[in-house]
Amino acid sequence: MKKDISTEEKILTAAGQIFKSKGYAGARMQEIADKAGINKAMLHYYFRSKKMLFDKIFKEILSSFHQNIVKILNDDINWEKKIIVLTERFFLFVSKNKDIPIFIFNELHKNPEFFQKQLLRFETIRNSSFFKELKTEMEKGNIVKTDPLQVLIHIFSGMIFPVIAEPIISSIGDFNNDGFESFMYQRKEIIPKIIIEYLKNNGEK
Amino acid sequence: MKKDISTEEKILTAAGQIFKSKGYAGARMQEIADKAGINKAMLHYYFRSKKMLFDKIFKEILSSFHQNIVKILNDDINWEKKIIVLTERFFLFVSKNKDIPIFIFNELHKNPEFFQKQLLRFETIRNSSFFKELKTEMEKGNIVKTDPLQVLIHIFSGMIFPVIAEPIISSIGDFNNDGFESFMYQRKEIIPKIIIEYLKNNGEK
DNA sequence: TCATAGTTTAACCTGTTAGTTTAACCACAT
DNA sequence: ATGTGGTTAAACTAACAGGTTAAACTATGA
Repeated sequence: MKKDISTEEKILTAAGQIFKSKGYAGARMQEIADKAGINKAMLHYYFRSKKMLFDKIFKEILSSFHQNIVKILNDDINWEKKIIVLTERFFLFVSKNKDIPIFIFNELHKNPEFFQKQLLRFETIRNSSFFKELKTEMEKGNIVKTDPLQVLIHIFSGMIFPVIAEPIISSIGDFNNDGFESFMYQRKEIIPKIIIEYLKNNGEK
Repeated sequence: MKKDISTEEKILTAAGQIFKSKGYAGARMQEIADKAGINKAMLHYYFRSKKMLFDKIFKEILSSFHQNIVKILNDDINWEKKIIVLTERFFLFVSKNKDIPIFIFNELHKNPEFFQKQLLRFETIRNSSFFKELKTEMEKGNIVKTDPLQVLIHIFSGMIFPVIAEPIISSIGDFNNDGFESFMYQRKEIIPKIIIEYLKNNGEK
């Protein structure tokens, strides 16, 4: 109890980096220990097993990702502005955390049952003010009737997918680093425009 | 020389399945051997090492993915119809090969230098009739000026991302299997509509 | 000073993994 | 039958993984 948390903290930081870049199966306890600057036995002293250490980290990442989304979805601005802000925020988030999305999706793909154990309260997303406002506008006939989740996934996929697929996109576009960044910057402008135009295109056709 | 290729073929099929579902680090040579119905030593007899076996399979998957795209991009139909067809085809492809995209992106993420070795000719995508026609229409002022690659990535992300993120989307939407499928079916209709509307929305604003 | 709880270390243990070797096997030509 | 080349299964090996142990160290309070 007297010890400052630095050792535990160092382990979590190091383990987070290793797991995110190599995945569960590719990560080595020794490598995590080395990166944390401690002995391998310490990992087991603090977290008992590789699985437990991983679960703790994965749970934290998943939960912060979830909270992040919910917070934005409940911002007190109108739906149109919120689509723009959502895109902007996701752009910032994935730019700073490029390896988190692929890490989450990959581990979830290999271990789908992990999700049931998590009990993340996803109804907070369905019940967010963003979803509610969209539904209200749809009922009023102001915007196209569609599943609000489709709208959210437009934003997710529009901004998260390119980061996951960066090596391929950069190859197709023959980009260097700057090229890809400006591609993403363009995207940040286009995505909300596309979605909003689509939703507003009601009376036509 | 007398032997038919069935053994090699069986190995490749089995290894493909295991690698795709577990990734390189998670795959076990013994498991591949079992699935192929042969002895572990045979894997080494035919492919020398795990790395070589993996490289061969990864190369094949990447290449077939690439060829698949190029073929569709050069279909002899106009751009508008092509967006619809592209979306449809990607929908079918990812539905039948749900674990290929995440596998490719994940392994590429862990081993980015693999790409340089591949020398896939991505200019065939930039030079496809789809890209050319979009550029022509943009110059004529018939559609909004934008990078054709952005349009392609709209389709990719719109259809591929949801498959990668299926567990999360199903949780948010509280879907069972059918629920997710009908979500994707809706999506297949929405995505081309959104893109085409956006491109045609030229004079306004 | 001594006792104690918490922390750290090095050495060790055990199971698993990729990769190797050996010997048996089988069809077939001589 | 016998030898031969290609093919297979099984046992083996060395390295490495995760995990354990026991002893040493450190700070603190009695």
